[in-house]
Amino acid sequence: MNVSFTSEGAVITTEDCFDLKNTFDCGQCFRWDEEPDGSYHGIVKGKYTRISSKDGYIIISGCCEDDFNSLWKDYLDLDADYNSIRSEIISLCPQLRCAVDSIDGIRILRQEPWEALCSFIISQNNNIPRIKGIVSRLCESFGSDIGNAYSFPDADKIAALSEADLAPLRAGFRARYIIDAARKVSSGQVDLEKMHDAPIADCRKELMTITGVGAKVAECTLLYGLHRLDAFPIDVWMKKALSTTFSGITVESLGRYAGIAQQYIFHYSRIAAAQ
DNA sequence: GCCCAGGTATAAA
DNA sequence: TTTATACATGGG
Repeated sequence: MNVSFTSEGAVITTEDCFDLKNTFDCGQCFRWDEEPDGSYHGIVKGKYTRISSKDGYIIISGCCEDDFNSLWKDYLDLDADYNSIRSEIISLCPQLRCAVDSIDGIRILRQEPWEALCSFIISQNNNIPRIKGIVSRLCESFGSDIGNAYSFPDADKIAALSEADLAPLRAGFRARYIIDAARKVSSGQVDLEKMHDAPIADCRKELMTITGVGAKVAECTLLYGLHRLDAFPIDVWMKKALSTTFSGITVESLGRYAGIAQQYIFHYSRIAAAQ
């Protein structure tokens, strides 16, 4: 990865591919939107930003060196080499080559743990456009005004609300789940920060003490919110894919990059199902 | 209108 | 321990 800073912002080149659409539009995050010109704008840690792609360069608008080092490098996982990760997955499970090759340029973002937890609670039995709508209303209603957008409200703020207060979000049955998650996180009953390096089974178990958090939401929180690349979100699609197309593959056999492998498997399965 | 969304709680076998 | 259903809402 190479970066320089110009009047436009940070200009990045990566040896492994970075595809904006595959990264921001693959269902791992809900606060990035595509512009007609193919660029994306989003809000991360209370900062509104636009990222575009041109001639193999990735440009983070208005990003100075300090912003890059303190936020974007980690958020976009730019220190990782996805080419070598892909190779490792294929060498562990050769039959995954077709899945790995089916999509390029996905990066696993380092989202904030609480935002990921809350977003994936909202995601259950829901579709991406509506998830984005609910998250957006959550931020507009309870986040801080940062000028041209709103920050994601922290757990303490939501913990002090009642289920009725969340009615404007139109989150349906998920409203009480959001409140329960906020209260458990706010009180420390669920400690997200320690999940950066605690045994993954313990993390999963602790997350699942929250009402509305099952195996899928727990794993998504760990993968996308805590960058636990060994987390493996299982849903009906993955179960189906693992029992048919990729029979014989287990989470354990995928090792430390199970979570990324899961992205490739999921994408490949969707393509196959669409045909 | 109808179907269903990268699920989960709850109540039954 | 596994299997069926309801769940709020609205996008396509």
